[in-house]
Amino acid sequence: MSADYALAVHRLARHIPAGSVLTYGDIAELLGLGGPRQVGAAMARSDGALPWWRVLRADGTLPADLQARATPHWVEESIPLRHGRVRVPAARWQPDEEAFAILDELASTLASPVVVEETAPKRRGRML
DNA sequence: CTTTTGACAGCGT
DNA sequence: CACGCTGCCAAAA
Repeated sequence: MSADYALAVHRLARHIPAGSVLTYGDIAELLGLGGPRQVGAAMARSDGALPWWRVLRADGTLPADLQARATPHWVEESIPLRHGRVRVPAARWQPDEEAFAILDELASTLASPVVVEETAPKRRGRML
């Protein structure tokens, strides 16, 4: 994963409004590049200066240690929970047109640099 | 170059 | 609802 990919993930994460969340897969799809694991790798390298607790697994959980630190934030932001984990369907951020434009712009900064052959966007049987 | 690894996802049991 | 397996993809070993 390139450094700019990680940067894009981090920047995108900062656009998630308080009270909402996105899954790793969502972010990968919004960026139009990489997959859930790539996003996870990028998050692992984040400096903590971003709302990392709003980026979670598709099932609304996070690795144990992180989840413990995230819960207070979830409560603070009134993110819908159930059985201690986030109810993703209810909490998932739905970007409005304005936000969408920004994210799209953000994504374009990635897939552009000297694209030699980025013809076949990797599909991985998941849609939003 | 091959193998292992990891802030993942989906499906079956 | 909780595990366990399998598929995935790129980076690191």
